[in-house]
Amino acid sequence: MTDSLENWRRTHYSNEVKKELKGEKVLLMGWIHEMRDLGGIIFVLLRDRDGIIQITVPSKKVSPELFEEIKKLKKEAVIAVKGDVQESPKAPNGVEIIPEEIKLLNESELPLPLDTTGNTHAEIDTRLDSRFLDLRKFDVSAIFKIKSRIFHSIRKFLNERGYIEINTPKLVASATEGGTELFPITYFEREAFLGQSPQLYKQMMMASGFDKVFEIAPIFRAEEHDTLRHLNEATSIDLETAFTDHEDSMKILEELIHRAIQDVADECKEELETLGVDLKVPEIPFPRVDYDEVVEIVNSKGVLMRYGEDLSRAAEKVMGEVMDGYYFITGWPTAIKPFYVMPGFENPEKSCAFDLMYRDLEISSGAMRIHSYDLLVQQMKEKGLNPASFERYLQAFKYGMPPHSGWGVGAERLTMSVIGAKNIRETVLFPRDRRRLTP
RNA sequence: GCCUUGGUGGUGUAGGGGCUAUCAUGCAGGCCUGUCGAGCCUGCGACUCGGGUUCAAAUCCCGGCCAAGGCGCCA
Repeated sequence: MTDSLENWRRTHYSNEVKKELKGEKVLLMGWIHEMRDLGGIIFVLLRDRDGIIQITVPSKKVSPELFEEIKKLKKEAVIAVKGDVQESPKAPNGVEIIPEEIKLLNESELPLPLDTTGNTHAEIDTRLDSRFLDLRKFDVSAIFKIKSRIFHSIRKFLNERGYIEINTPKLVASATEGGTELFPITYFEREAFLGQSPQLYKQMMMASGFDKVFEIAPIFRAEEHDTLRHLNEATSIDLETAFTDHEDSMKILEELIHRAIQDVADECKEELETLGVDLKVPEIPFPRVDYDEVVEIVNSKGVLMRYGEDLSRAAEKVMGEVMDGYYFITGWPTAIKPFYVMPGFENPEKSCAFDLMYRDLEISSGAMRIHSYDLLVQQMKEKGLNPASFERYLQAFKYGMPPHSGWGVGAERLTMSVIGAKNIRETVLFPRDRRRLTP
């Protein structure tokens, strides 16, 4: 038998109940984290989003009916409690609630699929199967509070800089961009695909005169990768700016990362402490390493890397050991970058593309883009793509496309770099990977 | 997709041809008025699936499924 909510509403979160409130009545709502029944006195640990507070139930201070009602409560049941705040040096955090009235709002089945107190270790697979329970643990929810703060900080920063937040379609017709595999879907009587990147759309927006745009949205990649740093559905923070080159784009990127981490350091102290993370705000500008230097460094450490190759995993690891923190790799060969990347003005073999790395992890890649219609078509042909299938995109380059540059940041990888996560799945509520499609 | 390792109560594990299958946590019941990883007593609960070898398979072999880690792939 459960009670109805009626006119009961929460007055405080558990972490708002401080000594200064002693003697006051409060109404708290949450889950039963633990029950410690000592016979004549019961301690109920009530957990809500922001913390845990002790409800102390001495048999001599509450009615026998209430005492019996509380005695019967079980782990993870949802309750509401009205009571008095009492200061007590014996209570955790020095405060506890002496209950006056209680509502059992819902029960929980037992045993639980995983231990919400975190005393018994559970593997990631088990945790993700029951993710909502996993998220009841503070060391898990802290990650998402931090991720939320990162997004908030980025939106605030870009608004201050005059950027317009846009939304581009995730249902797309073309599979002809080349490169990554796309997820095919049925679009009425036609075939369509899930978008791998807003790249072409945000470039088209440069021809709209919006000048500065960004988008935070999912991207889908149908690669069969099965690693700790890949997802098949990820969140991309994409930005594009007209009348700028790649140097401008690197500058705003490092400023944005700096600001986001500063904000996390300032606003998420508790979460960082819960995670045991000693967050250092990186200094800007970030170091720039030319691709040519990368090849030298990697080879000097005994890992073979030929000029003109992308970084192998082993090469990334070498760079991760040599470079601490965030750094850019610049001067990429035009040959291994996408068709829309601007070749260098002095040496067209070297492009205006850059990657932002955090140790051995690629966080972002960006570039100055080609704004000349003829050059773009030429680059497409050189990469083996058919310009005809890009008609709607190419059209935007015919009627006054300004020079522009931009980048895309993997939000989950950025979060990993901030909290020091080893598995990207830790940074997504419900990850989609090679095997997992539920929950 | 490839390589390696693994799959034992709800969770996390020990064991590794014949065991009553180990331990912790959990769950159920009981005792206990200051717990905070509460404590104590009693009980409950498991060998991934299919085939093979063998007198005998949770254990060895083959295959499937699932997972962990690594790599490849990732304009």
